[in-house]
Amino acid sequence: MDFLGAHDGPGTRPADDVPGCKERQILDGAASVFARDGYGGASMSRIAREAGVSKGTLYNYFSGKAELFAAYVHRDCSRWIALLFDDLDETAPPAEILAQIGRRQFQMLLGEPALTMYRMVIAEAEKFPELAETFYQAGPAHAVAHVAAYLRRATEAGELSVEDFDFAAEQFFALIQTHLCMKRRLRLIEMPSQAELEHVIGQAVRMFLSTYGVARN
Amino acid sequence: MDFLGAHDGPGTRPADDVPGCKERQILDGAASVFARDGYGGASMSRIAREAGVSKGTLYNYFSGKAELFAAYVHRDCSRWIALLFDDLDETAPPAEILAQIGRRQFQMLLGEPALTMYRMVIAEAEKFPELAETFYQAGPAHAVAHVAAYLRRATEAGELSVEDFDFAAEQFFALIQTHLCMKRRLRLIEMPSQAELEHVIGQAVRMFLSTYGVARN
Amino acid sequence: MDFLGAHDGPGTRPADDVPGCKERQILDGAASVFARDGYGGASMSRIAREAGVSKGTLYNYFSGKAELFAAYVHRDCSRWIALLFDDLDETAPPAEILAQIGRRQFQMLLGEPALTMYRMVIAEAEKFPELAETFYQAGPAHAVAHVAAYLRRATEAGELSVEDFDFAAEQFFALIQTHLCMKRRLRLIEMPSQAELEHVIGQAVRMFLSTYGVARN
Amino acid sequence: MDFLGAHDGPGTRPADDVPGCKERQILDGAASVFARDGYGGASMSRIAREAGVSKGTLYNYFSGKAELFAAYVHRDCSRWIALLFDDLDETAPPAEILAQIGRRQFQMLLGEPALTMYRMVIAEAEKFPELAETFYQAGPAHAVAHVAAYLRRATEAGELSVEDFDFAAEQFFALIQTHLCMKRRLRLIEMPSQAELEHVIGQAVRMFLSTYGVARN
DNA sequence: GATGAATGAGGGTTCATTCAT
DNA sequence: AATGAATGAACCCTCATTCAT
Repeated sequence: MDFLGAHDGPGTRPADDVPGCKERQILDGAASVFARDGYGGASMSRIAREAGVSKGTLYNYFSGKAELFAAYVHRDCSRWIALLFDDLDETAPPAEILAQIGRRQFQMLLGEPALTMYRMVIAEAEKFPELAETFYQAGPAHAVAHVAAYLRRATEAGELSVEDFDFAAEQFFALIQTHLCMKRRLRLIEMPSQAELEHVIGQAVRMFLSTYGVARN
Repeated sequence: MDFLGAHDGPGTRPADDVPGCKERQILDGAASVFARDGYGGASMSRIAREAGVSKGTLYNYFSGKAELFAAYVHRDCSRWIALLFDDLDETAPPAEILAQIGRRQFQMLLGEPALTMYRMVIAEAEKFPELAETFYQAGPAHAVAHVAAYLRRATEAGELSVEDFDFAAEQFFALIQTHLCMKRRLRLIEMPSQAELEHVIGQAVRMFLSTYGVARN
Repeated sequence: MDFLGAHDGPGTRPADDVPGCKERQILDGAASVFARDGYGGASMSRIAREAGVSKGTLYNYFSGKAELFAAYVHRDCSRWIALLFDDLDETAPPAEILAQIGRRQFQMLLGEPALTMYRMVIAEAEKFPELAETFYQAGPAHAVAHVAAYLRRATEAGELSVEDFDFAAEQFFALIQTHLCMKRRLRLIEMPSQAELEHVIGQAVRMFLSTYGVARN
Repeated sequence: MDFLGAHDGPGTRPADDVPGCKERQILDGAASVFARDGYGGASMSRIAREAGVSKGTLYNYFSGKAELFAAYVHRDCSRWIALLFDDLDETAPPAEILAQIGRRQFQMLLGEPALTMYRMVIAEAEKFPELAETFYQAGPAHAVAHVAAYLRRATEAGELSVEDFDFAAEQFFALIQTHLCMKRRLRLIEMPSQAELEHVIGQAVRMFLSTYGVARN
């Protein structure tokens, strides 16, 4: 298995379609079927149909359903993190930066891809422990590390007063994940309105700064 | 379907079972199989065997796998909430009460039954929307309502200064659900040590009170 | 697995057909398909069709293809031995008795059932060692034991002069299995004519007696 | 498999292969896979891998699996007979020569190559009748012809008294093939000890000579 | 009411064969 | 001549469900 490397499947072809297309095709098909039906509910036949390849081809690229599932999770886990921290304007005051981070986290957390992935790894954590680990590292752990790094910089700049950067970052993320998140994960609500999000974010920032902010005069 | 406490009427029978026994038997069997194998992975045969009844009997009591699953979720969702608030000593100061609530929530959240139910409901939320609702009401919503009620009483008693009781309660619960919870749900860790829990609880209470506490002099 | 016992499959039914019929039906279907296609070439679908049951029913009676194959071999191995020694007139002189035994062995050895079974167990001996053992015990070993017993009686009666009864019996059987047998096993010939058989038998008896006979004057 | 030490002919080539090599390569691969897995169990992929060529190349040289199998059997059947009669010292007395022939036949009959080929041809005799014929001619018929020729010479030399040379040769071979052979073919035993073999051979020679020997005085 | 034998569609997987490169 | 990616039929087996008893 070669999760993250760039091999193109069984030999690159300059053929009638984009090189390396088949593996992408398959993973795309797998993604849509797994996302819809879960691991157990997905059938290799459906994936093959969705991907527009034959069932046999699936097995030329992946040794079986489990490996295909793993490849799908590994590929898609790496996708949504980057956005969280691009172009963050660190000259702004902490309240604003934290709010910005909160906004982005909401976008990610509540978007279909992350919701789906969360559902899948939770459901299959027992069967695929290493996927749970991958998900955790690529998602929550990664995000916390970035925020912790910011908290350190801000503390060193005298803008915040944090001691345990990692824990404080976790706390900030926790404050974002109120029941809005829970309800969305349970598919009880659609994407909340911007106003609802801003309220949660505002309260999270307020509470966070009431503990970790520095006195302003 | 008769989710919550169906009974077959009064009157004991001399037979080897008690009235209403079959349904309980089936639900108990279903519980253990669904919990172990998930919805998709569970087979009606195994459930029948586990329950000690024939497959036919399953279909006499429940119209199919989906309904049996629903009945199981409905029944078991009602089980773990009560503990959260029994015997809470409300004469203690808020910090202590909140810590106590936090402790109990951890016990519930991280225990196998809740973890399992969470996993199942998340996994099947799309397929069984009404089960997600049941879970949400019986679990998170219920818990928040109780805490909100306490926050109201404490605020009215001048011990806290909360405005939006429900939202503050959600925030408190959120602060409890740091990555410890995430990791446990992903089966990446076993039950954390008491020390770890106390640390998370302590910090949650501290942050909560730094926002909602009243000055003590 | 219960190879030789008389259990009727999953519960005897007084139903619309003979009790215990399904298992027989399946084994008969299996016999004809295995005999035609071999173990590897036989498909459970074809067996089900041949037996007139559904594929699922096959698996209600036998846990899989291997067990079904084993059951078929075990059942059919026990069938052809009995004939070898029924109603043997032991008052006749050894030459005649041996010829009679030879005739019967030819009938069995060259008949379709034994040929088929021989082909199957040879083909699958590596995969199913216990079936090879079963075949050997039920067939060759059984036959030799009977002949050896006769040789002992005849020797004690002063009609023959054999020392190692088992070995001599093996030799007699060996003498029967000239290339006629080999060619039949290879499907190169149909059942040989009675004259051919008598010739082989006659020569076998002659050679056997030239070693183990007692002088007649 | 390379029984007899074939080599690629004279003349080294700078290239990685020699002319005509591919077909040999393929047949060698086919031999090892067919021998291990049987006809049905062998897969063209495995054969291609074992042979070190692509699957496509297989089909350039052989029109399909059946033909490849046939080619393999045809080629390998010719290999083991020669040894049977090389360097036979015909000046020795018949008893010794027959014993020597018996020894060599045992070595061949009970060796892996012949056992394997026997198994394969028996198993597929219905599907590949011409292979059975090939096997029979290359193996048993060939061997009998040689022994018959010897019996003729010995009879003409006055050392034996045989009338039907072919039939007598068959009888001699038959006497060698006691249950030792049967058990070995059924994989019930490993190669027997030399002592066991000598016993069978000795008794075979003794019985053979008691019929066909000439009185020595 | 309870049973469990019977069903047959569908599950994941393998493989002989083809054909564009 | 050689390749190996692609195919799709067929493989063994599972399972939710039905229904005669």
